[in-house]
Amino acid sequence: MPRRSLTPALIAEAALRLGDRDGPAAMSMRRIAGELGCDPMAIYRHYPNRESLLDAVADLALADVAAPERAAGWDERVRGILLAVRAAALRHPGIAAHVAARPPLGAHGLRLAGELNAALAEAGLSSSGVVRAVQALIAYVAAALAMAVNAGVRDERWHQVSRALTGLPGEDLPVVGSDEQFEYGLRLMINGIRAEVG
Amino acid sequence: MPRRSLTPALIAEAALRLGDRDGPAAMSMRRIAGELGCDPMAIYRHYPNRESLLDAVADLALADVAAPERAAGWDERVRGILLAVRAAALRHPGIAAHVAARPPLGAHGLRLAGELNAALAEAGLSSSGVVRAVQALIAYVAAALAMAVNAGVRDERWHQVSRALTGLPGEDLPVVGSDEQFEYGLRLMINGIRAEVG
DNA sequence: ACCTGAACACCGTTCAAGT
DNA sequence: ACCTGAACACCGTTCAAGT
Repeated sequence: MPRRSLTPALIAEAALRLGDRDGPAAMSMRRIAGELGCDPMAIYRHYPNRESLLDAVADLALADVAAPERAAGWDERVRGILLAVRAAALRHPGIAAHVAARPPLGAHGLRLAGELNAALAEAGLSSSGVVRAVQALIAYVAAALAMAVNAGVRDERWHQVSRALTGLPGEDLPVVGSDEQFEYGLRLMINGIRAEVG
Repeated sequence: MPRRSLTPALIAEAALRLGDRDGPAAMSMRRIAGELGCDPMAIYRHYPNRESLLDAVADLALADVAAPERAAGWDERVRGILLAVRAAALRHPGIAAHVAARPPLGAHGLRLAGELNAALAEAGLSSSGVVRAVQALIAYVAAALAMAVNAGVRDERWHQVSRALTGLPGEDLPVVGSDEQFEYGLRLMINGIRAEVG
C-alpha cells in the first residue's frame, strides 16, 4: 500500500517545485520520483511519458495569471495578458522554457488564449485574422521568454552581438530578456495590428 | 597516425550532414564521431563541449544566405533577410532549433545581424532603437522557426488550440509555422517599426 | 491485476592508462 | 606530449519478475 496515493496533480506540483528550486535539468523522471518518494515508474501510471508531464507542469505555472479587466481597450488587454503570462512563466524558471516551446493546450493556456482571442476580435480583425494574430503574439512571447530564461548566464553573448554592431558602450545597450525589451517588441506588434485594421 | 586529420570545419560539416539526414536527436557526440569514423573524444580537441560544436553547426547552416539587394527600401531588405534566414534554417532540420535558440555570434550570424542593423538605421531609428528592433525581430524569427520545426508532427496540437477558440473549420485556419503565417507576423512587426518612426 | 525495480540502450564528459 | 577508450554519473523507457 502506498504511503500517499499519487495523483497527476501531486506529481505536477512536485515537478514544478523541484524545477523552481533546482532548475530545468533537475526535472528528470528519476529526480521527480525522488521528490515524491516513489519509484520512477509509478509516474508512468499517471502520465504516458515525460513530455506529457512537462505539459501539465507548464499549464500549472500559468494557473495564477489573472484575467484582465474587461473595461480596458483591446490593446491594453492584449498587453496585460501577455505581460502577465511572461511574468508567471518567469516565476517558475524550471519550466519556463517548456512553456515557451509548446502550444497552450492546457486548461489555463486555453483560457488565456481565449482571452487574447476575444480582445483581438474587438480590435476589428477578421476571424481568421484573429487566429493569425494570436499565433504571432504567442510566438513573440515564447521567443522573448526563451531569451529571458537564458539571459542570466548568456546575456554576455548578446552584448557581444550588439557591441559588434554598434559603437554604443555596454551600459547603454538594451538588455536582452529585460522587461523593457519585451514591452518594446510587444508595442511593435500591437502597433502593427492597429495599422492592419486601419 | 589519423586516417584523415580532423578540423573544426570537418566536424561541423559532418554534424550538419548527420542532422539533415537523421534529425536533431542524431546529433550526439558519439554519433557525430561515428559519422567521422573517429573516437568521440577526438572531437573535444577541437570543441570544448557539445554546445560550442552546435553553435558552429548553426552558423554553418547560415552560410549560404545571400546578402539582400542594396537598392531596395529598408523594409524590403529587413523582410528579405529574415525570410532568407528562416528558409536557410529550415533546409537544415537537425540544427534549426539550435539556430533559433542562440544569439547569432558566428561569422555568418553576425554578418546577417549587421545587415539588419544597417537596414534599420536607414529607417530612421535611434542607435539604441536599432538594437532594440534587431533583438525584437530576431526573437520573432527564432519563435517562428521553433514553431515551424515542430509543425510537421505537432501541427495538430495547434489546430486543437485554434479550434477550441473559433468556429472555423480546420481547412480555413492559418497553419502554424507556414510561410504565410511567418510573413503575416513579420508584416506586423515592420508595420510597428514604421509607426514607431512616424 | 497491480506494482516494482532490474535492465536496455543510450547520453556528455572525465580521467587514467597506454603509446 | 598526444591520443584512446574505459569508466562515471547520469538519462527515458521497457519488460520480466514478483506479490
